[in-house]
Amino acid sequence: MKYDAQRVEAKWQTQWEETDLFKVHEDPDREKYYLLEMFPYPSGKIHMGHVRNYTIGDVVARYKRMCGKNVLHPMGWDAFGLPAENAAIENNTHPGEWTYRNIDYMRSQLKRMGFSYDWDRELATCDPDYYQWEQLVFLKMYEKGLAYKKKTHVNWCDKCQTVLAKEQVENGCCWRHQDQEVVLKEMDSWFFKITAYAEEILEQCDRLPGWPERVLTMQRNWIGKSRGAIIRFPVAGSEEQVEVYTTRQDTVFGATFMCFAPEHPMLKDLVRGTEQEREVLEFVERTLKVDSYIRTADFTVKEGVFTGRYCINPATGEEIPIFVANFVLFDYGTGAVMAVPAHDQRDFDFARKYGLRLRVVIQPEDEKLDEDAMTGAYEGEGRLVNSGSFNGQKNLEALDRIAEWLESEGIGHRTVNYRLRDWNISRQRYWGAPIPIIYCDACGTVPVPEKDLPVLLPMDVEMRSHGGSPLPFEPSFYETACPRCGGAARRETDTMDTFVESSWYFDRYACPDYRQGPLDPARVSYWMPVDQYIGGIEHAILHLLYSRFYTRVLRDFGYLEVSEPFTNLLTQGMVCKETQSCPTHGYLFPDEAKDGRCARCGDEVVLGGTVKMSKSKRNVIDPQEMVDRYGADTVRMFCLFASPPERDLEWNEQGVEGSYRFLNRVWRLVTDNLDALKASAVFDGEGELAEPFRSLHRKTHRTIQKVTADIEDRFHFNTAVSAVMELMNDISRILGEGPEPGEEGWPVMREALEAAVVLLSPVVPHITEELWSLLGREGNLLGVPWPRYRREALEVDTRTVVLQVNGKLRSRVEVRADCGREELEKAALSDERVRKFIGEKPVKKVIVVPNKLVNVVV
RNA sequence: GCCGGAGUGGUGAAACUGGUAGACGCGCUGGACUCAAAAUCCAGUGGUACUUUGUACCGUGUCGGUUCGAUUCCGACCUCCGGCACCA
Repeated sequence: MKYDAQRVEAKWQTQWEETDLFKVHEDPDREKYYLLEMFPYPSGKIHMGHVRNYTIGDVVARYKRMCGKNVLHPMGWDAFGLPAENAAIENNTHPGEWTYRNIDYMRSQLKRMGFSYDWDRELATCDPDYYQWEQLVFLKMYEKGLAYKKKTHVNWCDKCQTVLAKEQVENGCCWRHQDQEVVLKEMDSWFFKITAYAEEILEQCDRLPGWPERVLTMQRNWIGKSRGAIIRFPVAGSEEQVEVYTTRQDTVFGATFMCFAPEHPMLKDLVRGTEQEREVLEFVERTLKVDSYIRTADFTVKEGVFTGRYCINPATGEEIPIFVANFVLFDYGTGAVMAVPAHDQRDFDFARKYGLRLRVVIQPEDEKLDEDAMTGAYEGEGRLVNSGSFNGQKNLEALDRIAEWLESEGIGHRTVNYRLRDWNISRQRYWGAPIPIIYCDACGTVPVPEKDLPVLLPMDVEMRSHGGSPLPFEPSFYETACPRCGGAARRETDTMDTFVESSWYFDRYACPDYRQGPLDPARVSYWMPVDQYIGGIEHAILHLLYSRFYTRVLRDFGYLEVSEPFTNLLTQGMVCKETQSCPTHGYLFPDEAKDGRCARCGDEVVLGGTVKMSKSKRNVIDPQEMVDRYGADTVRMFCLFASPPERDLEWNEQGVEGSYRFLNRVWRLVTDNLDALKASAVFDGEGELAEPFRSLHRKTHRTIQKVTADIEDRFHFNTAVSAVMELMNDISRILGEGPEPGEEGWPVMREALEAAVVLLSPVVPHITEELWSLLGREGNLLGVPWPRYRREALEVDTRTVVLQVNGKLRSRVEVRADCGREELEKAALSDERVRKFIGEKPVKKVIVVPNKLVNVVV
């Protein structure tokens, strides 16, 4: 009987579906386990990255289920987003139509992989049943001040008539219109006040032991907490004051000029009517034109312009000039900085460039700084000088004292600052959840009343061929009555960032059919938090941070009991492949290169590096093709076997062949011996066995032990699979060389083969179901309890002990397993080869590690 | 620049708390089966040297250190990958 993957997989997938095998219900009597993989964007078809991610998840889900847990393993679609709009314009269709078509196809692909999802919980974020709850939460956030509107600067493409995300700006131009310069436009945007939770989110980074350290580090850096002080500098000849944020208030006596961000709101008033006005405004305009990415890149030259105005250093009483500079960030701190050129390299460079003075306020212990001779800033520690009553104090100790003094003098105060900024959720896009707000000339900004939710995204719209949202051109959508006064009013036409949808989809999986509110308290409290979350490292910051924020918002509204959504996080590596290119035709798809030559021109193919699979590099393998050729089980197995999950996976066709070969071997070992196996019982562990069956029995239990530990403790499926391969090697060696197993041997054979089938079942669920049933077993493997190893079976009579002389391996001996220290030492010293290496030298010391080694030091 | 992570055969990788480096797979070499090929099976496979049975030496990015013993711990450096980066 030949292994026919297509037949076997179709058979069992049908059986699983017909018996609702993957359906899960809340059951308070059983321990729950919530396993989640990041849901995909329905871009068209699944790619290898999805396959790897979801295979890893499926193994864990199936394993936990066999361990007796009540496992929630859902799947859905991150279905809003810009690609749908672009595809719609390109193919002259509707984003919704395109999206749902993709979902249908990708769902069939996931089913073809044999993943154990409870499809009854499937959700798509573009469904009003989903996004209406987001609108409700928005209203509550608006009420609490957690959602607010403010002016902000955005990247704007005039041709698209829309805002561009950072990654859509290429060399300062629109990604779609290379000739269209992106402009920085001031625009009203809706924000979520994530900064209100910055401290809590940061603090709890220390209490997420199940997260990779590097993800936590990235989140901490992103939040970027710093302690410092706000200091107020009065503007000379004015009642106004300028606030600066500094972490170095110990150097305040050394501040000899001030720099403003170009966006600083005081700037225009400050220069009005001065000689410098024109120059400053020109500088501001020029600087703001450059997109913020370029402006803050390290290759951009620091420059600035004198404003013609001065402010007073409140510590020294001295007048210092005010500049506007391109490197000062408007949205960090206060948008203005005090410059201390003697002790900050950036300020130093700026001062030298514009001929500004320095004042040393920190003297190091071992050298004497001279303001005129300095070639760089001194950023180290030392004692304060030129600092009034603080002279002589160590600068680090003075940090606190100066802060106190600033507070007592009323010129400043201590503060904590975060790099994290509030989350801009406004998108001038069509394919997203509408923001439930109405603008009325009489009443201003009015939230849509709860009873009027959802604000449906209109489906009968004409997409605009040059891009941009059709909503502002759709009177049937935006024309409405003011809920307060009943007068004519206009709806908000911005939609929400799609990261909002992905910030709570995992909660909704617990109760996707709930209609009384966003979340069913009973079901959500049973399932949440997610026990294991699995996805790509590329979401380490934004998605995970937003989810942690939104979870807290839902908690504070009483919808959720948990603060942290994901207890354990596994970030899997990328799927990579080497690139191939031809001198004339550029990058080649794998099937465009035959035998090292370009299929089109016959030129020799140039092999490039092994990098992440991407369409642009054409180094992609379509999972569908692999499944058609080898079956889902082979693809799943290769994804797990080639490397541990957190590392990158290098796709290698010959490796896939290897996995396929192994499955064929397993198939043959069972089917070729089916009659003898079926006729035999399973060895029950009772009674003494003769070799080689005694060893095989031991190997079986060692394999159970190893596979269990590899999956349970560290998700190292590659070594788990290796262990089963070793067991199979032992089995075939015995069958090939040994005597006919006979009455004693077959039960042990059956035990070994059945263990292999069960242990492999989370990895390759179809072939194992078939073999299980061929072996005469009833029911699905998911219902079989995960095997436990028997301690007695692991026991051995003898062990190999390594003998070393001066730490070098010289010999080995077989000793009884319970051999004592003295006996071991004696055995080592009497070993012929050990004695040869000891020679005439006196033995200084003997180190004995029972069951492991003896090291003789001479 | 700062913060993470990683460097092991021809190759993907193992070695879980310092104790036999290279499990398992791929590739390669030789053999069996076959008219032949494919498939399958068996054996070998880190390097160098030799007296080629075997034995010795070297070997986990580099250089040092701790230790009876280091891929594992410590210090310095090099390379690669990821993140952040004029953050005041």
